[in-house]
Amino acid sequence: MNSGATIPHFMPTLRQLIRCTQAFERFSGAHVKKMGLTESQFDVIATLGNTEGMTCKALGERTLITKGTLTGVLDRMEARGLVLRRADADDARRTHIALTRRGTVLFDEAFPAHMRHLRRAFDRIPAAELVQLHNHLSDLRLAFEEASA
Amino acid sequence: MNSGATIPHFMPTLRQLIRCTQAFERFSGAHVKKMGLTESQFDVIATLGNTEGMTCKALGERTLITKGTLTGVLDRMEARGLVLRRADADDARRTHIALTRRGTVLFDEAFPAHMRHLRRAFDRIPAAELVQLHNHLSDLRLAFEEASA
DNA sequence: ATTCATTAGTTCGTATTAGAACAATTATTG
DNA sequence: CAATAATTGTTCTAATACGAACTAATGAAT
Repeated sequence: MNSGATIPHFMPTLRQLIRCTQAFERFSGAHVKKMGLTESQFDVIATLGNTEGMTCKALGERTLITKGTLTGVLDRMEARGLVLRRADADDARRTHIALTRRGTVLFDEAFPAHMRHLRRAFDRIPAAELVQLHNHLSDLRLAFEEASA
Repeated sequence: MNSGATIPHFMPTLRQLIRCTQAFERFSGAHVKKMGLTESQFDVIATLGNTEGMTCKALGERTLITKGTLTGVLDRMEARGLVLRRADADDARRTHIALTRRGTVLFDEAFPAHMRHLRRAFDRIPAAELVQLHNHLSDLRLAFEEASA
């Protein structure tokens, strides 16, 4: 007898969180793919754009890509001539990552285009609702992080 | 001159969505890993639990795992004796997936334990906020889906 | 009944993804 | 200064993840 496995009250919300994120990734990913990029690669370009470049560590923190994954992403982007790895003069442990000229051209074109694409979805949501959503997501994220400790 | 790449108003919210989902996956994933499962494998077990089993298609829709990925996930679970593939008598295209006895034992133990783990995070969020969050996530998901069409 | 379109799963190629172990380098501390 | 600790990035393993091509089988339409 175990058909009484109760579904907690938070499960519908959790399910929506996952579904919403997946819907975003499909919506966003389909568009960046048209520009010959993956979601991660676009994130890297978007983060490096209008920048002198940064270390792998900083890039990973901003894009939320863990360092082990980032190495591979950068490998493929470097092979395509989109980014450049440069040794840091001050600290030989660090690697400086920056967009190449070609990467910059792609950024100037792809970033605004992608923002326009995303706006088509977000324009359907009232600004006040976006603010509330932001705050509640922030609360929930904090709840996960605090519950981890 | 392109330093005027404006950041749209929705970006902070989008960022929180991604961060929140990642925080959940870390929090949840760390726990299911202790039970020897991946997040996907747990989803499969949780979906098949208290069930006569279902087709790959139904399982994929409920777990949000695409069919190409599901094949591999089920391969590994079948190899571990957690699920069973059975040909459908009515329709030879279909494969019926069900928990084995061993899978059921794992479900009866892992599912409640994991719900308790998740509750530690969700208990920090007022019920009313969870409802609002649910609705707003649903709205946003719909916005992505409608903007895709 | 035969052709045609659909559906269900598997297979394949490419790209993440997390985490652990590792090497190289820098920082800290006694 | 020498020993130890911490940091940075790469490498490795196992598991997703998605889409496209493929196979097998069912359904529909004439």
